[in-house]
Amino acid sequence: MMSPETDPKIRAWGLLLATHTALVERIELALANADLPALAWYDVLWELEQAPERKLRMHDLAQRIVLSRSNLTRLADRLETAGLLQREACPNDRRGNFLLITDAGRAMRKKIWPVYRAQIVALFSNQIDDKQATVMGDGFASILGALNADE
Amino acid sequence: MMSPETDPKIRAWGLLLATHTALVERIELALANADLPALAWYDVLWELEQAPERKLRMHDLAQRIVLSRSNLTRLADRLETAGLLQREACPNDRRGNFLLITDAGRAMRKKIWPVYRAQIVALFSNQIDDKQATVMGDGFASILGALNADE
DNA sequence: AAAAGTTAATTGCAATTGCAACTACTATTT
DNA sequence: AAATAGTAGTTGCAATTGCAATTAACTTTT
Repeated sequence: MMSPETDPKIRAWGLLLATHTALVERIELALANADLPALAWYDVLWELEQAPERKLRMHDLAQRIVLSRSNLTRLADRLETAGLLQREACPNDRRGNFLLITDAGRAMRKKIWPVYRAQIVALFSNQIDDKQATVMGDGFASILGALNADE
Repeated sequence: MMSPETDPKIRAWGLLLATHTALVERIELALANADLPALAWYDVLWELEQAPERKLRMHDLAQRIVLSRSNLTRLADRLETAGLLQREACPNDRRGNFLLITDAGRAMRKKIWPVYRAQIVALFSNQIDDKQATVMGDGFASILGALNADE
């Protein structure tokens, strides 16, 4: 499934890839079937909703959701067109823009979540126990920590 | 990072997404820097190399690597143009095509692997221990098993 | 064995993505 | 304070992707 080796870590990586692809495909399908926007939109809405003041600098958001800047420009365009967020000029730095989630944006996030959550539960949560989940979560957290540490 | 909840499983899912995106971005970068083709090409080459006779029906391959069929048609076009695989008519089913990895394809896979592997080790393997890896791997395997079971 | 239904692969087209400029501004150096 | 370097965001363009429709061949039903 991956390589000419049987290292448990290599195995885990290969299965991580396969799991990710398969679950994301299913989740996107469920969202589309419910006439809801894609996962990427949810991520943006969620980050903005979490942020202090419900707004974030674009480049800041781009980093959090690991998206290229150009990509975020256009993703933001779409969300803005849909009325789910607004651009707002940044007073300190005239190059910059904040993205600010609108009420419609918050409502949309709330509407997406149960559908998304149901998929996570059915496909992911129900197949593992809390202990496994914790081990996984901790492992991912170390990996992400190391990644952000070295640069 | 994900939702208004603190269930360890929901947390794990969110971290899985973040980890996946970040690592794939890094790996693709490393491959591009080494003038090597992308991960998707590796997957195709690997599956073909593993397969009995070193060939696979397209729709069979599409399922394994979770890729839409139309997508695979064009991915195969590119690999074929690059001389890494060949299409071969299927004797039983005249609709079908086998994809057959060429010697150049095998050589390319061998060339990609050390670069890919180095990234997996640095970014993933080095951050977790064998026990964690095994728990993760088993968890992913159950999830994938459940997915394939229900349909 | 003809008709209706499936499946394999491809294609056209629209949407998304990524990369490399480009513009506008801020920060640093001299 | 001028010159240089760096950063934020956008845009053009080419490559990739996904969806729906198409073609060709196989399978099941009647």
